Amino acid sequence: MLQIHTIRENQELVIKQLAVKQFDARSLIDQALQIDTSRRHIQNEHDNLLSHQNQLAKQIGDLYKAGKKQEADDLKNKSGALKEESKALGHKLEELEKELYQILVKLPNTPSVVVPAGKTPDDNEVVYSSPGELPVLADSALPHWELTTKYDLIDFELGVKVTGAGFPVYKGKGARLQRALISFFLDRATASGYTEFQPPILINEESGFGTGQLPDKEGQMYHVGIDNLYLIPTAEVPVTNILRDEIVPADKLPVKMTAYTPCFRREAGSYGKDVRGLNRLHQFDKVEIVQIAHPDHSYAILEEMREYVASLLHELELPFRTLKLCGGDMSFASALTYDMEVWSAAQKRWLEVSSVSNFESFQANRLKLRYREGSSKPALAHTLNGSALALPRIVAALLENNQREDGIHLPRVLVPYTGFSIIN
RNA sequence: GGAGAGAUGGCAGAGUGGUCGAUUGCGGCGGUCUUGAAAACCGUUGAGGGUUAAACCUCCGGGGGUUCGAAUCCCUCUCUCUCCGCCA
Repeated sequence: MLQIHTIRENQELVIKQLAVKQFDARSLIDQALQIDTSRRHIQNEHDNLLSHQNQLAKQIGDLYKAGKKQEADDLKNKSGALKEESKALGHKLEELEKELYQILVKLPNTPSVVVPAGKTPDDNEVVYSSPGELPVLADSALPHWELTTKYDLIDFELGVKVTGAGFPVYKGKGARLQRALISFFLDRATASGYTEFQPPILINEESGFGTGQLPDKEGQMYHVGIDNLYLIPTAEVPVTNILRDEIVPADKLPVKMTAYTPCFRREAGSYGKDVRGLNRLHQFDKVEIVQIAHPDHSYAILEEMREYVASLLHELELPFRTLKLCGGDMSFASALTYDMEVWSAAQKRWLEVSSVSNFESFQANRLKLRYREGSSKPALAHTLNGSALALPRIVAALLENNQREDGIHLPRVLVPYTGFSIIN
């Protein structure tokens, strides 16, 4: 959520920036500023009334002590009238605040100045491609959903029986590969200075609100109605919320956190080739990295995170490219996002495996996540996160790209984790 | 699930109707002393709104009520702790 004072002070700039996200903000911002003006006006009136009442209350107390009952009773009547008036103003103030809030939550985050203009994924800017030609497989090459059956790694039908579509059952070497990747990713993250967390995978409403899943994306999360809890769609939610309502000393920044969790997404409305096999699931595993940063350093940190994720893909020997998302393809909350896409040689398409974003203070505003420089006033911190990495599509690419006559050859770095180098 | 107790500032912990935004201790920050540090002593130290800056207003788990006046009284919700029951 943008801060009203940012909008107040940079009205035209905000409108211009939001246009890059293909969002016409002018009328919303006009409304917001109008409400803000009357809000401040009424608040002032309200405060003066309350101040007056406070003074009267003190006088009444003093008069009683002095035994001047008659005078005190006179003032009581006066104060009673003021109370009616201030109550009405108080309600009006509440209404205005709600109205203002309803508008503010509709405004997306302003994109960074380096975000390319553009409307569709075709307008994203390729900022990196791993060296070498894209691998070309024999005509007999199989897509991963056939490989997983051939080598008995994943049973999609069994998942349907136990739970439903999109809940695969990993078996044998397939299960071991999952565990290996999780360990590998966590080891690399902790070696890079991230502190490992094991957060709850159910979150309450406040947390869902803090990172922006609620109220808008409520339908995307599984909801445990009886206790009013939500299954997390990403570790970003519980991990970022660790610092909700906190004021972090500036010298403790950046805070670097990582967590492995299963992720749950209802994915209502998905269909077709996008959901085949591991391409889109209701439950999947992911290691997430999160940083809470000083505003002066958040963009340098974003680059550091981008390079970190790239290093993982290099180690896994997967061909990939990095995209800087254009305004039209960015998420609501992000100020700058890099997507990493891995080449799936059998499907002959790019698969998104990571998304690394700087949210600037957009999330922090809702989270009330602040930092303090010395003894100065607290200010909103910047939040960043990225997948490092999501497993299913990595597994898909590993299986497809590395299939040979004699089986699937795993990249060397995984062997210590899997205990085997070939799946056959 | 049953019974009881509680929720106050970074932490601990006072405060049961009238300058209480809140005693005190610890912690933090600044200073004196010291070659330096520790100790001791002195000072300072919550957040939000509002203002050019002030004034001023709000906040003692959330919401509502009583009262001229509420951290203090009443209602309600949530959460935490203790004991019992159940249990990986």
